[in-house]
Amino acid sequence: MPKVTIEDVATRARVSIKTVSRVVNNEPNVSESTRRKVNAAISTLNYRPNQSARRLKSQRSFLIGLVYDDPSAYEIPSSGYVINMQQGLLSVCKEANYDLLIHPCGFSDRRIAAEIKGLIEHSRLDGIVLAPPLSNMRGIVKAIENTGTPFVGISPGGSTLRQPAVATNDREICAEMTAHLASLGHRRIAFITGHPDHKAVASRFLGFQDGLRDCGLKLDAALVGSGDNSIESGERCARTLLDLARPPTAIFAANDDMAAGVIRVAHERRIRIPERLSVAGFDDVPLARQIYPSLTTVNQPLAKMAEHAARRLIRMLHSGEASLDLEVIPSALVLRDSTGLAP
Amino acid sequence: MPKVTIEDVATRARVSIKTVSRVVNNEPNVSESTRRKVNAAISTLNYRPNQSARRLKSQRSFLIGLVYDDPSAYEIPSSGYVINMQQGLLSVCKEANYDLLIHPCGFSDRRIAAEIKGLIEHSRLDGIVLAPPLSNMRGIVKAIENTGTPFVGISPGGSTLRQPAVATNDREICAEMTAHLASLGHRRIAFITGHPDHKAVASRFLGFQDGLRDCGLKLDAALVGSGDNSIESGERCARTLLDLARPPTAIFAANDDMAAGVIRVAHERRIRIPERLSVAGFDDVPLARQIYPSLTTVNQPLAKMAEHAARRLIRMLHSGEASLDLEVIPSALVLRDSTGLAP
DNA sequence: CGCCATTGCGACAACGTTGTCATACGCATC
DNA sequence: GATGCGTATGACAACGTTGTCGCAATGGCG
Repeated sequence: MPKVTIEDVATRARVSIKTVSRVVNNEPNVSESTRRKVNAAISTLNYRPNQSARRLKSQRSFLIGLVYDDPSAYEIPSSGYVINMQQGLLSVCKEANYDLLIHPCGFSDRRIAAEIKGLIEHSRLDGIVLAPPLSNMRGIVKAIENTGTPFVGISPGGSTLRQPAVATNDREICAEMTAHLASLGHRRIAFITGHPDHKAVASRFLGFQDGLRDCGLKLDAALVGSGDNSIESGERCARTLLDLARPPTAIFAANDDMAAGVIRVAHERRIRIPERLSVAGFDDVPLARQIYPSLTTVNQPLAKMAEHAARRLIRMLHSGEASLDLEVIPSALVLRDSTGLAP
Repeated sequence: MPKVTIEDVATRARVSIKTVSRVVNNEPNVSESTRRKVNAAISTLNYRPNQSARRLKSQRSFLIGLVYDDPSAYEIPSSGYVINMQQGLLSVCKEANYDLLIHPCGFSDRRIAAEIKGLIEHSRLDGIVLAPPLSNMRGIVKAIENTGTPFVGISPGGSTLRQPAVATNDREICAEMTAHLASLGHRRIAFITGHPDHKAVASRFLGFQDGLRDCGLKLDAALVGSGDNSIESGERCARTLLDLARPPTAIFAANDDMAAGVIRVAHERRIRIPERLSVAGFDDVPLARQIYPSLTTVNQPLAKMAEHAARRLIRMLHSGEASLDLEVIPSALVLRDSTGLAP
């Protein structure tokens, strides 16, 4: 296949290369008739602009980076997270003619900051989408800001850092889930908190407290377990909670993995779910549908958030200016079989 | 930040830009002393070659594409699959200075072929890594071959198509798993086959048959369920199998999701695992560790396979020629709690 | 009718590299 | 001491675009 250049198109359409360029880039001041001629030539020759050339000349890379923490560093379940975001980003990138570069990275602030700087310098990214939990780490955000590269954070729990970001109503939806449990008659509702570094997960606990308050229930410190997002921590907390003299009738875990841990312990102890114990999680990872009983949880619209983030980033790239506000895409309660009427 | 070019480095090192280029690209015929001078200049100026420029001039994109089927088309559990491959690829790309472009796509042969052609033309990929099951679809492979773009397939079950590929010992390991079940005393071992289009999954069934033969057991057609890789199909097959007058004492499913389905049914029917029924899966998806009881399964070294695929692709890109042989990376049996002595 | 603004288009330089070729030098060979 | 060859280096073109500028044609307005 001989590579066809802008020159070939120009010759065939009997115009200058500049005019072809104008048509390709949808620039104004081209008459409708020439535009048609050029487009005809383009499609018969199957012309594709050489990205490298346009990148070189226009000093833009048409590259967007997705930076996220290394999923293997955490727990593999979070992989679904990344895939969903990727899908959302890709769909937007495709239509806007950007390419997506993915960049998983370690977890220590300092190292990541250096890594990102290297990435930007090397690949000359036009913009960055920053995945959670990185989007809530001051050092990372600062590092990117220092490079002057436009970026948008995806930060479900909202962000304390001033940055353009897309969030979801984590806190509110947790209040809703709590209210839902209360509406099933539960009065002793336990909560298992997540990893303290994970800001997004922290806001879930706040939502739980909001929910209790809304329903006129009081927070019982004995009914709060502190987990770290892992299944094991879910199991540990579940054991402690179920060993209480007055155990909870419902347990709401800050993520699905910990909820899965609770369910495992229940299985071990032959505690029927949801008849004897209701369990709710958060994230709607694939696991949630797969375990028995299927898990009531919260579904975050990650792909959609990513889409919005990408669209917004691209808008920033074109307009040149950033809006710092927080866009919120609502999450949804997913009611499955692990929750039911209080015993 | 003022962008520093090869010119700046040349000026500072008091050499020509061509010499800098030579140093950067590790070309021969540069004296050790100049090389040091240039390298010094490079690091004090923090020079990064402009990728677009070198791509333009050298007519290479330094881009590798990862093409895989859209995970949402199948089932989300497969997302772990993709992430693992990505990690393997990225680690190699990084050290070889290539960038990775990911490209999920639909599932119909014809559409994908067109999509891939577009991708190659648009992004001018230097090479492609083709993920399963695409690596076993003749139309896709042919389409890529037609473009003349070098590619390496990742195809766990081996490949009937002549193509450079990295595989794993799917079949052998399934024989091993079967032998393991037999060694626990199981004589009535059932198998649940996977989606018929999924070549990799088909070879698992062959391995099962090998295993039976090796242990002197006969294949009982009544003990073969035909699933389609989904949890639901696993449940369906499990019901049929467990309804038999002489139900199996062990069920080996061609993937973890279906095995999870079996476990769900067992839970429903209060059939204790592994005391009354042993269950084995394949894939070692995150779920396998999370469900109760944790699932005995097979772990495919996907990241490692991807690494090898990438390394091989890059070697092909440099040498210009392709080796058609199939590289095999062994899988491992993962024994967990869902299998035990036959009742 | 003359003037200026607008529209449509092309010539040409420039982006930052790498490839090609020429050149200068040192050194062994005859 | 001329010849040839290998090594180290540089001058310059070229890659395929887009940006800048200039120029011609058109049209509205005084």
